[in-house]
Amino acid sequence: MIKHQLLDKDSVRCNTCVLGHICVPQGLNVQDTARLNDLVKERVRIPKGTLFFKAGDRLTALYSIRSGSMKLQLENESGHMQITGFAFAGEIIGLDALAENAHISNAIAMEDTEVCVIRMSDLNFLSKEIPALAYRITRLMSQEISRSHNMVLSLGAMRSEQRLAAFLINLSQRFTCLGYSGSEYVLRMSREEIGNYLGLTLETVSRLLSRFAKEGLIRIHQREVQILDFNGLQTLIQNDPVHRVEFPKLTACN
Amino acid sequence: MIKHQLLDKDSVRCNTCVLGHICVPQGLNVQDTARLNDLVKERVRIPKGTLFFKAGDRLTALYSIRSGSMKLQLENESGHMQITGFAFAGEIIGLDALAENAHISNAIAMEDTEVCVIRMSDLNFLSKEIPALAYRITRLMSQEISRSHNMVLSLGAMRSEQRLAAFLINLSQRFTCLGYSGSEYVLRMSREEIGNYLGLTLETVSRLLSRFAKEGLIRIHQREVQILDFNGLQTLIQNDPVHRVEFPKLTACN
DNA sequence: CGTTCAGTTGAATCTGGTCAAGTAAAGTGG
DNA sequence: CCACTTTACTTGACCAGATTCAACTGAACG
Repeated sequence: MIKHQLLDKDSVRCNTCVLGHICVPQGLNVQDTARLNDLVKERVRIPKGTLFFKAGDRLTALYSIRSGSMKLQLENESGHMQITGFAFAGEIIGLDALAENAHISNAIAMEDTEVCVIRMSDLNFLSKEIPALAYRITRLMSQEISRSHNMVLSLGAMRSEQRLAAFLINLSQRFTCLGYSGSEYVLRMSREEIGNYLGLTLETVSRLLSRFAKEGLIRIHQREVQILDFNGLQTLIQNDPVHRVEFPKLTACN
Repeated sequence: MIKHQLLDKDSVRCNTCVLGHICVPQGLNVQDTARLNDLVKERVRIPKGTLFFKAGDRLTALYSIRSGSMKLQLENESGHMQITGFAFAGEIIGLDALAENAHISNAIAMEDTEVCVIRMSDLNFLSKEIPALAYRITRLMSQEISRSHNMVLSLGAMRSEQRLAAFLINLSQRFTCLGYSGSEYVLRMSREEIGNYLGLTLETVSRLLSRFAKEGLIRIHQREVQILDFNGLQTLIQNDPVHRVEFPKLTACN
């Protein structure tokens, strides 16, 4: 069951949250961040596997992931799901719902996850008070467009091994930003989910991971990944026998 | 050469523009639309083939296409281009630049094109005056996210014939929204551009178009397309021998 | 009128998907 | 705690869809 938790004044709020540097407060000055206390009044615990919101649900809040991870997927009438993204701590989900005031994708917890609830009413109110906050939301949306465009680039222009290598590197970078090891991490998603996300089958993903391991690029045991040759993976991505392209350049934590 | 044209008071402005129902004014009430006079002070003519803005250029304005068409493409270090979208009359380009205040993609005119210049300074000023305008921009961004997610869905989950069929139908819908025929139109882009956009080679595109014609789904002569069997194309897309999916459902003009 | 560019079509090739069998890990119930 | 089931993953053999390479056709253009 999903547990709601109202925050009392002793709870960690945005202005003292360790995730501030990647979450909503990022880029805001100290004074503005201090005024974010009322942005999050509630947190929610979502057990692994739970459908947290689904396409069509009315938009009432944006959610920032405090711990855990979620997958976002589009569904179509015939029931096929396409995963459009994975979200980890500090990342905001729900931005694609602003157009229609209703969610477009499903959000499902890949592990026990806790999210901060940013009610639209509070967000709209505070945005008027703090122009930098409104700007921050705009930037987050624009980033999401850019992220999605890069995904199109990846799916349209990269071969399977490049997509997977890029995926591993991308995860590495995100974990690094979160303060975790970028060279050794645990995949939160199954082979099938990776494949779905990258437009491949689970068999292909499995085969490629095995191959990468055999070539000494990574070590893999179950979902534990160890990046042994970061440059090798980069090279693989840039290696372009047939007009194919490398993955989006390294980006700073944001 | 790119020609700038300052608008005098006799020029067509947003409040009287025939594209209002799909462009920025969409969804705004009559009073608000009337106040949009200062949104566009300038129009620019872009000859066919011109690189209008490129990745890295500072964001100074958003552009609404008044006539003609543009392609948007991402570039990477090794010079490969991936087309991420085509824009036609009434559509806004440049939204992905809001995150970094710099453009991420290149915009190139596919034919002689005229765009309305929406300077960021004017936009920001008017957004404060007209809350519905700020909301409209948010919606446009969110729509772009959603559009891009659908593209990911298409690239990740559809086979070549489905992608192309979906592409033709999508164009049909957009031209219909613009008041042109949806069953007979001229492709503004080459086979190579279509292929690049859909993650296929130009040969595959050509072969599929020939096949569609042979099957009586379309008629094609050069870049002139005539949709003969709309439902047939739809069926093709939905036909799902292997977990594949159909294209994003029909959408209203927005 | 020849050159160039866009598009078509065919044949060979290959990447990645499909189907199938097998293994390992993780639950589940006694 | 152990057998049993289920789920996740691996690996192999085969096949199909899409790419590549190449030759050719037809429009467009100076």
